[in-house]
Amino acid sequence: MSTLWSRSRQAAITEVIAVAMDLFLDKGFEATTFDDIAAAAGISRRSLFRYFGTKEDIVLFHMADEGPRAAAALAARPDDEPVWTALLAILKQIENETGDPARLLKISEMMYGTPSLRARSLEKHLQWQSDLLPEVKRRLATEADLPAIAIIASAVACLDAAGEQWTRARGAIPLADLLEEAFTAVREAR
Amino acid sequence: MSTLWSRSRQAAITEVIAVAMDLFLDKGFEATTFDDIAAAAGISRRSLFRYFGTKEDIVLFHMADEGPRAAAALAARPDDEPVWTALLAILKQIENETGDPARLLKISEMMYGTPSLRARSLEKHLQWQSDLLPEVKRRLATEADLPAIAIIASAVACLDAAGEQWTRARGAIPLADLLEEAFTAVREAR
DNA sequence: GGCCTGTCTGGCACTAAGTGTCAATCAGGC
DNA sequence: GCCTGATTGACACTTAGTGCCAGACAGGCC
Repeated sequence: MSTLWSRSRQAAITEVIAVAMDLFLDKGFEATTFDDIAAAAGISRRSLFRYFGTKEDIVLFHMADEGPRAAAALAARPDDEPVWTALLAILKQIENETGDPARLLKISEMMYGTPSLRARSLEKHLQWQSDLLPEVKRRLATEADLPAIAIIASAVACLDAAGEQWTRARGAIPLADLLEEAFTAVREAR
Repeated sequence: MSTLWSRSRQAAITEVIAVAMDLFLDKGFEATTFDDIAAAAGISRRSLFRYFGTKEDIVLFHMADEGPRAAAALAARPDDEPVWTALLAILKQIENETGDPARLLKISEMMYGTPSLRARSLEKHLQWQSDLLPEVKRRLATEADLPAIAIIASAVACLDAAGEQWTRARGAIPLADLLEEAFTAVREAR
């Protein structure tokens, strides 16, 4: 638990991600190899594999802690707020990304345009099911897992659909609006 | 369009899938290599790659045409049936798998237990969004894509969640019941 | 029957992902 | 300054996946 070490490791990871992202956006995700990234980052291929097991992990690194963050945000919502409303609220909040919008758009285009990345992103969202499960069950006041999981999975599906539309619209429509539209459509579906 | 050839190719594919599945269920999916499958099927590795680009494709081969089939089934539902109800009906119908239940359960366990397989399965389900989009839009009487996509994505998410619970319960509860429970939970969520 | 043509096959070679091993190195505690 | 534990980079190896090419093979045509 060496704090200095953790900090320099963290710095190294951040640095590698920045370098790799530049390469991905420049040459394309699939066309960029681990060797390219390692060379550009000035570390050995083997060490790069120790930081990130796959290329997808580099792109999705920042998504790793979103599940627990979402769970915390959900627990912080008022107790009497209906689940679906609360989920919409926290997704709007979590996905309120910061940083250069143009770059974010290019990354999104890469994500939705690269099958392996898209798949990994779906997997990460899958993880949210277990992260959010306890709190959603509490709000539903039920013992059964399935209703809670179905609701979480649907909410995440809405997030994914809204994200794709946001990308298609080249960021012209705020994600929060699209999210609201998606949530409303599902809520009113019969 | 040589019919004789199509038939023998189809037979070869069916044969390879059967052989590969036995290996997967015996040794595990990840532990089985293309070389193993090619040897067991009596064809060259190179030819095997021509039939199936990836190991995942072998397992998910039968899922390939489910999207269009679902679209056709949806179009066949009564016009005045609400979308969510119609979607539930066709999913019950489509997923009414035939064959040895014990084997099906083992395959499901492999699917939900192998990340790369799970990811590919999610990708396949993603494809349903475009397959079902026209018919769902027609039923919603809307021009906008997002509401329809959100509803389809949620329905598929319910299918996935129900499938996972079915597997967890070792097939004890009929998938149709779980599907109904999931759809109801989402419909009633506020 | 023999030939032509297009397709399928298998073998070879190659790139790239991903993993195990091991010696060298580096940072911090004593 | 030395010891110890973790990190690193180099090497070797397996596996996925692809390009290329020569040979087999089936059907159509003369």
